[in-house]
Amino acid sequence: MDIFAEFRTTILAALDMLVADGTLPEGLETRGITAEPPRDATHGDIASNAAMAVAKPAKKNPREIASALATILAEDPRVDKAEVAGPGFMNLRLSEAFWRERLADALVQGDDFGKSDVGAGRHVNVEYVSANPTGPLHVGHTRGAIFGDALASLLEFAGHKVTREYYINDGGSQVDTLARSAFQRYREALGHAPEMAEGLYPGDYLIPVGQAMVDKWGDSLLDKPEDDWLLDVRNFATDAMMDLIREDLASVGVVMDEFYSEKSLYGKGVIEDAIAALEEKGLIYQGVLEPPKGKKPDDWEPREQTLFKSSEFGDDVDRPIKKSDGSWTYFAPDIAYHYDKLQRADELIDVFGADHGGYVKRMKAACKALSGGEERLDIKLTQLVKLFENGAEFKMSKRAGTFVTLKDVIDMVGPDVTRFSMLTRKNDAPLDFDFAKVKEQSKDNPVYYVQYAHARICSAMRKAANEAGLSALNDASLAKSDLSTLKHEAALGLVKKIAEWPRQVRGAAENHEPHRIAFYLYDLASEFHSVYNLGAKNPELRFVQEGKEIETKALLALIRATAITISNGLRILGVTPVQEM
RNA sequence: GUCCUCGUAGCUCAGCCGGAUAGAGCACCAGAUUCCUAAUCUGGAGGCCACAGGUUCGACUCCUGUCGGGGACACCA
Repeated sequence: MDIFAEFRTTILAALDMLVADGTLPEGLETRGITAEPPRDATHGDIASNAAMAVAKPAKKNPREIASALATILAEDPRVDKAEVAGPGFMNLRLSEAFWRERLADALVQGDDFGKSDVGAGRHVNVEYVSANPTGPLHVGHTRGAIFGDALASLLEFAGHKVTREYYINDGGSQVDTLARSAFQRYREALGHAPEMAEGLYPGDYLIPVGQAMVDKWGDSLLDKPEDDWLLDVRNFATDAMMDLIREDLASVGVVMDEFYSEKSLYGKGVIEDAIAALEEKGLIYQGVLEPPKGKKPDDWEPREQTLFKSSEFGDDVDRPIKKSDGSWTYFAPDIAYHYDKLQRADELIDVFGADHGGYVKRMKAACKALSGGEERLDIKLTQLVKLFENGAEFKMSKRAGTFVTLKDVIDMVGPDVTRFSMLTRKNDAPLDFDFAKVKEQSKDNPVYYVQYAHARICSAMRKAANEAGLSALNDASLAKSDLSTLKHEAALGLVKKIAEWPRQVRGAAENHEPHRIAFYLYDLASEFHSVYNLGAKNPELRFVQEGKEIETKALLALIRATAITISNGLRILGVTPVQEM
């Protein structure tokens, strides 16, 4: 349960009472009213702006309203003290007994602690990675993969039904290029020198594909014209690349529910249907686009083509869906794909790299048009990953051989560190990834800080079971044990931090911001480490106290609830909650 | 030229749908280990939240403009 949401409801009920007795007028706007942890803990446990928010329409002094509210709230058994502060805040201080019950809640709920129903079972389709099937994934894709995956897990935890989806761009000319590149590796496998013409993919990863082609076709393709083999080789190589990509994804713990092929849209009228849906709304027309502002391409000439009125939905200009020769542009199958997704899910999220930023408006426009003006698509851009080695930036280049793949990164630093590092940053902020830092000074990496907290708890639990010989240390019985010895300010502070977890999940899920989970876990770990170290000076805070079973069990309940929260959070981020370090 | 995005401590970044005295880590200074893992903890110092207006009880947060960094800009995907 999210105590802040709960108290917000309580406060709204108190406002209703004030309306009923005539203190406040009816029909007040309550949307802006909050109940949240105050920035400064000395202000109390929950702060509300309710009085200030209604003061103006009610034409009353905010402090007076706050005072009336406080009088009502002070009667609540969960509340120790309700007071007015500043311009009209109402601060609530909750009883220790109330906090101890929250601890018991966390223990009882276990893996479910923090789950919420904000998703209300709505089906969300999260599309991410969707890299062209022409080679292994690189670092840039890694960020998108990790972000999308954590976002999907987060939404799941918040009560959504989630589909993790990958759109395979296997319908365009880049897969022809792939086929031609693979064919050169095929020739090479048969003892001929490969002719890597300009524009082909020179990477080594196609060498085994060439060999596999020999296994499949022998030398039968060697002297045939391209038209005879292109289709087969294209399919073969695309499949091989998708296998490679699936392996790459699995190495960072990403498993997709759905791989959706662009090619499957062609020739079945799917694209035509989607375009027809837009045409019905009068959003398709023949026209000629203005030349682009600024630097004009040398070969620019006016061309009549089929256009979509995306500018009616917030795009800068209308966008072509057919080339002047009548074939589809890339945008057309993409519209069809999203049209299909809209029918399969309630909400869509696309995770794009920053280099696709220019595509956002038109895609949103198309979805808005197709869903009757509703905003059902959110697009998250992941900014570029800047690579550093020993403090110096280096650019990736296929030619120069400084192309860093996802596999390189995972082999060097491991999935946990990679995932946590990339998630302790907002998706739309650029990310500096310094190998030296992440790998050698790994003790400075926040992921270890959080994992260490979890490991310390596991260690204390082992000690309690082995040395102190305590029995019945499972969470269910700890939840029922006497927690009234939990009084120390630092211990209660940790309880309060744990009780914030459900609210954090909700906030992160509603805003599609998994990084908040990472930051929260860091804070939680910090509070835990602090309590741990206080045990040096304050023996009553040592988790395992010889001969004091009641005190020990109360503290074990506290740290187990901490471990549960850390573990639930790390599970969302896809990071292992280690038992020891 | 247009659009998107970012600008917060020396550095890397948080700051929740507008709330009270703007927070962490690193680096710097001073401390803690007969004690459950020191990959830890305690304290200090460090700020015109790029700049200028606007909206209001209140702005790091929302709006407009300026400056600065990054990205994208016809029938490529």
